[in-house]
Amino acid sequence: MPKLWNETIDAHRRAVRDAILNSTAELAAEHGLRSVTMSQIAENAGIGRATLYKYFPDVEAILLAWHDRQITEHLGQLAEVRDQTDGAGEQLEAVLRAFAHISRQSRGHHGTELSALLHRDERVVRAQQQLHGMIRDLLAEGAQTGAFRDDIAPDELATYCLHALTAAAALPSEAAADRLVTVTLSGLREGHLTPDNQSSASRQEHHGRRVGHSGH
Amino acid sequence: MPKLWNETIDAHRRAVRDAILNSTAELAAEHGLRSVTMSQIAENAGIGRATLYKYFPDVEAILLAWHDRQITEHLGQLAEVRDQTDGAGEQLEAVLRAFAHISRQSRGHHGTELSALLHRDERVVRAQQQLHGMIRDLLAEGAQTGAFRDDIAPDELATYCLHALTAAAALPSEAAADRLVTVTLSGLREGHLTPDNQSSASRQEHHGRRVGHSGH
DNA sequence: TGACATCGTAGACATCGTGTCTCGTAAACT
DNA sequence: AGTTTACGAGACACGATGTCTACGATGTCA
Repeated sequence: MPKLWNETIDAHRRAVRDAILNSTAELAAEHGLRSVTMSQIAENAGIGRATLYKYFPDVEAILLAWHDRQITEHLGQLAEVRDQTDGAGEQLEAVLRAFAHISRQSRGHHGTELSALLHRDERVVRAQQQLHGMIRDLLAEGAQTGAFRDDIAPDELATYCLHALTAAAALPSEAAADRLVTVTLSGLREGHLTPDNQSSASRQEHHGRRVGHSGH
Repeated sequence: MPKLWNETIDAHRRAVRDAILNSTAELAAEHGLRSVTMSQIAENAGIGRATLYKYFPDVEAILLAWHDRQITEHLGQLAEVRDQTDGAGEQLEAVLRAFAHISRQSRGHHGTELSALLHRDERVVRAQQQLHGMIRDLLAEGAQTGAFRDDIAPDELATYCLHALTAAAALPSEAAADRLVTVTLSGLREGHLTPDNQSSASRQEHHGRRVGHSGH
């Protein structure tokens, strides 16, 4: 396993870096954040301990780098989803739905909150603001066309959206996550039940009242 | 400072225990979770290191105990708020509003998410379920009287509520937190704009459209 | 009041993770 | 082929850990 020399030398470094990040995430998920150690990471990644120090100065930095990778990845996915849709309202719904599903898949590490507490880093804040900005802009645009409420600043509504949808991580099924998006979108339309808003929320699969799991 | 001997011996132990928890929370908030050490805690709490080991086996346990204390405290406050109100709809709104304000005050440690990642402990899950259960029951009761939507299980709606309101921690003002509660409640009433629902959400202070801060 | 249990403290101890360094080896670049 | 770059192993001092002992101070009970 220690032999993962690939093509160019630069590609190799990236491969090792990724292996480090993956190993760290694995260990953190397995034994908790506080117990992750440089020695463990090195061993798990199949590299020497001294080598590890040539990539990262400490565990903190590795966790930050891992978080950065997650955020960048997700931001790219969400931007792609947005650009493949037309109309602010539709775009927002598509993005929020994608975000909910990402939150669900990322059960456990809670991308944001994690490093925010781990060590409030400026980069983390800025990364989160990118996502926040994307949602905010869509909300502002949608408010002008009447798709969303305009009695509350898009800024605050974006915060509401992102937090509400992290609930997806605690939900048991994809269908439940979809319903969560519906509920969240409801909060964005108070007093704006326009005739054509059946396009999104109401086009849900029809369930005979009271769906979803009741126990944990 | 090392002399905090009070009344009975049992009261003393509780005082020391609290001092330990407070010191730990302080250190964690200051230098991040991973850097908190038993030595630091002992010094900060004004007790000997060996003494600390007679209260808690490791940092992990202290953080868990601290989390337990927070949850219990907040649960009590919320139950009190609930019992001082009448009617499921009003009760829910009161509890959610209180929860939003607690979340705001607890900026930083994110009661739940914290230990959930720190080390997923069964006690943490159960504590959170108590709060979840309180909200769920109020939602179920309110759904019967028509105050809330009944097309989605109260269980899922409760998850939505709790996550959405943690957004309060990121909001800049109490007024913004109030608006957040309004938006969140909107999500619970989709398709249920009964004639008398002006009692809660609509009795907000009247702001001339577009309120709240736009920058962070 | 005196005997005793309990608590806190300081110090010692082996163990482990850390961060840094050197040296020898092997692969990639030019 | 010669140079650059990366890796691994071992060594090192240092700090944190978890445990233990001995000793002083305090609360409890006869």
